[in-house]
Amino acid sequence: MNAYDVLVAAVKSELSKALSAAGFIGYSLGNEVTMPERGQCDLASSVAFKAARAAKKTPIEIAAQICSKMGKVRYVREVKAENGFINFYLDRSAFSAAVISEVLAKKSGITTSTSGNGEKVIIEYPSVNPNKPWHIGHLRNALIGDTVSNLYAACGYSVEREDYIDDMGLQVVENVWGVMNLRGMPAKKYDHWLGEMYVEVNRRMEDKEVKEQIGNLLTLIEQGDTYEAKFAREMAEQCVSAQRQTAYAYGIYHDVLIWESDIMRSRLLETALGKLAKTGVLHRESEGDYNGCTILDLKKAGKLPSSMQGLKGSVKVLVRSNGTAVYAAKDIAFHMWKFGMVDNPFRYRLSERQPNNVELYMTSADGEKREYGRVNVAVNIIDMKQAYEQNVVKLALSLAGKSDAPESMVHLAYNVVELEGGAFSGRKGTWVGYTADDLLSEGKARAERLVTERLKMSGSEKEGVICAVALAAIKFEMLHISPERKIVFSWGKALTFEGLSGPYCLYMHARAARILENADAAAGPTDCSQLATDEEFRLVKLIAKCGEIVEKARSEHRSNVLTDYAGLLAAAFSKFYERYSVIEAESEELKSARIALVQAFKYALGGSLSLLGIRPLDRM
RNA sequence: GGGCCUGUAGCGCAACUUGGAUAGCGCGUCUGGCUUCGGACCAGUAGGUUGCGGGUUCAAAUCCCGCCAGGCUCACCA
Repeated sequence: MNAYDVLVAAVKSELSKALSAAGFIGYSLGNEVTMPERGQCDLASSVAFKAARAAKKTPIEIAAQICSKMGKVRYVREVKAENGFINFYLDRSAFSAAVISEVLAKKSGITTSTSGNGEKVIIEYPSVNPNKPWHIGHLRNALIGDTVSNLYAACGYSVEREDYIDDMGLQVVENVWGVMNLRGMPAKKYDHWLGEMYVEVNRRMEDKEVKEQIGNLLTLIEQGDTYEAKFAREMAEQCVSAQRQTAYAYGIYHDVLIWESDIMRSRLLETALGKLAKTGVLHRESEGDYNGCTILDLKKAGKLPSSMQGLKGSVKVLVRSNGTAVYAAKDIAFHMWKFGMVDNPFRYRLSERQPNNVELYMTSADGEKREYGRVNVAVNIIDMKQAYEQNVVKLALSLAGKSDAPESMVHLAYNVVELEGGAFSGRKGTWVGYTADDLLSEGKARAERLVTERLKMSGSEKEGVICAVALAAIKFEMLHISPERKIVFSWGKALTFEGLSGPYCLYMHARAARILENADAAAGPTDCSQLATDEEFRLVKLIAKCGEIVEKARSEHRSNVLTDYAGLLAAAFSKFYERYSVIEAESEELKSARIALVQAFKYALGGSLSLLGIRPLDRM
């Protein structure tokens, strides 16, 4: 427990006693004690309003009554009843000293919370089809996935970062036809080259003969052991390899890639459907609209969640009449694997060692056995359009015996990134000029102009700063918007360098770094009782809340909780910075106390930015 | 038709899951501030019937009901 947790727990406990002493029994204080963002006090409780109702007295009377029964609480200087609220005023020097010394000792503002208890969680992102480059919508997915993974790891979970590669869909097959029949050698980055070819193939599909050839190709590829299937896998691997260059440029990494062709090859699908069949909800139709199909009979599934009601005929086809499986069926099988409901049938081989020095493995026809999956929690970063499919999977898992599937399988549904003209189309190629690679080059170009006019730096250091600033701008912008909200893309919005933005946070971090550099004082024994001003204490309170914020962002799967916090923290520092001097403080004691505060701030902001995938800078 | 998401200042967003004090923040507007630890900054100003209408409550942007507008979804596509 950190100082903040200790404080809140102590306040609740004392408040609880005071309530009993005043004759109020049975009031839960779950969310009744908060540290308000604004307002005069440091902690507040509104429990008197609830008690007043039962007692048929005014909240003002009750608050005063409770207040009079309050005993002494550590870090609390004064308790006052105001407007029916019970307000707590902290002993600034004691609380500041506790918070700052704690952060400096840990050398981290981030909680070492163990709420996860080493529980295993698998996080899936961004699962882009291996036939085109990432566009900015895919990037949103990847950035959310990276941050959510970081958050789980920070909260003590054991995290597996996984990417699903659908190398058997029609999209890939169309490209196989293109590579076999159209131009020869790739003239640019392979994923871009394939993506543009895909647009071309789609134009040619209006030709009946081409369409037929592609249909035949699909059949050959689905057979699994054909020349065409191997060709498709090789092409897809080359594309994934190019896409990973984009991922690395953005600092996105994974532990394992799961290939759909391996799900098929390993007969995981048959195992999974067999398991589902035992429940009696799986049905092979011999007449009607679904003659020859294997269906999931939702009428037999008991009461359906509201999100699953109103679909055609209460039936979900899992296996088509031609014997091939639909996407949802593969996903059901895959999730049975994730949760360890079936034996691990995969073999893996090393794909590469990533720039962050973590080995990346992928499923493969041959290779070694490795332990992935068998997790307690699975988080899927998937477009909200797929909510229905995700619910089908959840339902199937529940029916197959995973009764906690609705909780342990999390669909982190995010909304699309669109252009002003509308959604991206892979087929029409509206993504051209709006790939993740394009965004980063444009960001770097703009950052370079800014950096060049501000400070003199040498080649490689300058390059590093330009890249970091561009990434900070892009990531902060994408992550500060609630996932369920649509983003309409514009260059200006995506690449903001001013106001509450990624670069603003970096800038405050760099300012703090420069103070510490100039202060040259090794932080000796520090008397934080010197820190009493509003600006200083506001910073202390924000630093204190860091752990709570990280836990909240994780449990709600909302990256914007973290960006908001980082922004508030940076702004609070800026105000402190404007108003007070550290190096030229009025006394040596004050100076060393402020140095400690700046150092604690730097840890808290740097830690928050790192969780957002933004590398903090000491100079920029 | 069923389901999901969105609607908050000129623009972009936060707060809604867990009701609480004067609905915050950024951009833009207007007015100021560098002899200063880095101005990618700060201080101040103007701008709101939180889509509409009911209800619950001491208290509603938040919860409930009914509308309106926009988007998505309900495939033998993935």
